Amino acid sequence: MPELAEVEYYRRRWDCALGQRISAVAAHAEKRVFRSISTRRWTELLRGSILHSSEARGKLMLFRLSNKLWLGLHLGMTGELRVERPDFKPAKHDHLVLYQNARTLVFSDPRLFGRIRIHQGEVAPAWWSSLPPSLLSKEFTPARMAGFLHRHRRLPIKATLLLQSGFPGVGNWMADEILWRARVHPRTLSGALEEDRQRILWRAIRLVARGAMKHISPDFSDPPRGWFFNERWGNGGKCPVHGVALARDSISGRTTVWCSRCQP
DNA sequence: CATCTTGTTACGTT
DNA sequence: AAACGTAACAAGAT
Repeated sequence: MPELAEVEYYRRRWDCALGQRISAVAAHAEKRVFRSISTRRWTELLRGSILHSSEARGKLMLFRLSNKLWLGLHLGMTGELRVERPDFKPAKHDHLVLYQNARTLVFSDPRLFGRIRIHQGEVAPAWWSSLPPSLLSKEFTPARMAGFLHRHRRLPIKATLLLQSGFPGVGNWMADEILWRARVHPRTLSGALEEDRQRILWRAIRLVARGAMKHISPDFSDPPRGWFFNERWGNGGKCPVHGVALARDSISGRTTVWCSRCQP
C-alpha cells in the first residue's frame, strides 16, 4: 500500500515515541525483512537506546536513535507501523516490536517485501544520504526530470514514473493519477514526450505529490472528489471528467488504469 | 482452485 | 555498459 504520503502517515504514527527509551525488543529475526542486517546482537543495540527523530524520503524512513544508531524502514507492499499498549503481544506478522514504558511500537508486514536496516555511525548511512531529491524539493527540476526521461527513453512513461531513482515515493496509484492529469497515455515512451508535455507532466507530479501529502498524511483520508484515485480501483471506474469507463491493462507488469479519452 | 495485489530486485537479454 | 523484460519473493483477498 504505502506510497509517498502513506509512508509519511506511518512515520508520524511513531512521533509519540520520540524522546523515549526502548526498554525491550522482540523480533522475528529469521524473516526476510531483516535480510539487510549483517550484525548479530542488533536487538541488544536497540534495547536501551532513545528514539530521537525520524524522517521519510520517498518510500523510505530513517529513525535516529542514541548510541549513534540509525533504524531504516521500508514498508514494501503491505508493511505498516502501529502503536500498541505496553503489554502488547506480537502476532504472526509483527516482525519488529519495540517496547517503551508507555507504549509498544510495531512494524508488521504480511508479505515480507519490506526491509529493516540497522546502521551505527556518526552520520546517516550511505544508502540514505545518496537518495535522489524529493519530488517537492527545489532540486527536483524540470531539467533533472528531462535528463531522467531521456536515460529511460525506451521505457513506457508509466514504468519510468515508478523508478524510485527518478521519482522517489511514486507508486502505482500516484503514477496513474499523474498521467491522467498530464493527459499522457501510460504506454507513451518516455523519450517521446515533447518539451511542453514534459512541463505539464512535471507540474502534475508536483500537484499530486503536494495533494497527497496534504490529504493523506495527516489521517490517511482519501484524496477529495475529482481525484482519479477514487476511481481506479476495482472495475466500473469512471473518468472524473467525462464519466467514461476507464481502460485497464498491465503495463511493464503493473496494473494500469487510464481514460482513453483524456489520455490518447 | 486460479488469479489478483498501492514494491523491489536478481538475472538473462538487448 | 546501460537499459529493458520477466520471474521471483510471500501471503492474503476475491
